[in-house]
Amino acid sequence: MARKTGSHSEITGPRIRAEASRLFARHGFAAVSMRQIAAAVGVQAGALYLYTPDKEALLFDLLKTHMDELLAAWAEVPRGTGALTALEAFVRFHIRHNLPRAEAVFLSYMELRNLSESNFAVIEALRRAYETELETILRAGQAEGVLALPDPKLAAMAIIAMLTGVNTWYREGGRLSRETVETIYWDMVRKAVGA
Amino acid sequence: MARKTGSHSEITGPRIRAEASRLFARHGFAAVSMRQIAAAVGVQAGALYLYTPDKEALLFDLLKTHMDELLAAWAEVPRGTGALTALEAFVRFHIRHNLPRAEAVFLSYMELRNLSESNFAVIEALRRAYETELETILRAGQAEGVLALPDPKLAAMAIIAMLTGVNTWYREGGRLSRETVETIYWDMVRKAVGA
DNA sequence: GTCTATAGGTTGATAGAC
DNA sequence: GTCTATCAACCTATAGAC
Repeated sequence: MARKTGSHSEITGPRIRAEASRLFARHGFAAVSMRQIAAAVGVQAGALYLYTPDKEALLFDLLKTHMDELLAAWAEVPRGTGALTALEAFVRFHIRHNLPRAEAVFLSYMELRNLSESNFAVIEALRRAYETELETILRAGQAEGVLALPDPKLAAMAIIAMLTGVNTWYREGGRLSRETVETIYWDMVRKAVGA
Repeated sequence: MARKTGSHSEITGPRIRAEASRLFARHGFAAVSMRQIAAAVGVQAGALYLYTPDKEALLFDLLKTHMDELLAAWAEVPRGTGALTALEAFVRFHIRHNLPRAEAVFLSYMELRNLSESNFAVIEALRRAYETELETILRAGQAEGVLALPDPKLAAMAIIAMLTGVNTWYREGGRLSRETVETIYWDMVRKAVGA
């Protein structure tokens, strides 16, 4: 297919999102200017506005895409028949999925406050849907009698916080492989919920 | 003691820190201007520079004070004789201490990236010292044979992440009292480390 | 699709009056 | 100890040329 000189819409769009994600995660949304993002991409600031109506929409797009991908990826994970296999699947999935997405995970926690009220509500609902996935597994485990926990909602929050925490210290090529980390965390979660 | 009219150094200093903490936590360090802080305190922007050499020093002061208070408060907690009572003391202390300090806890996580390299190193060292406190308890528990865990370092990171996560969802006057939350989390931690 | 130029406003920090 | 006034630099977003 012929392409006009200087026309790169299929490349520039994704590159803007990638550089914005990197810069927002490193310096914070408010600390990063549109000029900086443009410079990292290799265009002038004005060109960014062909791809996003404004700066906040760019952030929202990053967070929304991250949450959509998270929920879609989880929906495709095979989770066996019982609550226990489902719980193990969730624990391993959460670590495996989020570890290579440290920037987006960090943004989804830290930069929610820079969204408009309605955009915030969208992300918040998706986050809650994900938490409910785990809570449902825990309640099923209680009903099956294979789990013993004082409070499924708190257990869900505790487990997700614990698993997401891996992102803060894990370094590729460090002491432990991602596989080993998964197994160690699964061991702690399994015991914590009385399995 | 006589005091000149318009002289409020003993009041203005703390108020600047309080308002800065509140605004930084709500909107992010970079998103808050010195003028906004000054307006919240009820002075003009120029007056802030009597109390801090620059904006970053104000942030550093907040984080340093928070970490110093955390370590000092933990040093005074009675922790019984064995590793198990020490672990329970740590779990309850962490929740009890951090819950009324949500702003400072959030800042200490999120705004580290806005510190200079040397100021960052100071906070990082204090954070690591706190983590080591827990790790030491876990290793002692292993040695005593009262705990069974695959990796004390990972367990320490997992426990702290889990406990700090309480701050993200706990609301005063909600479904559960702080006391109940402490007990539920202690139950999960105790099981997770094989006690 | 990208550039240059620009409008209109805010920023951190300082100087000097009181 | 605080205020007012100010500087130079930077910001987001848009208009119009190519």
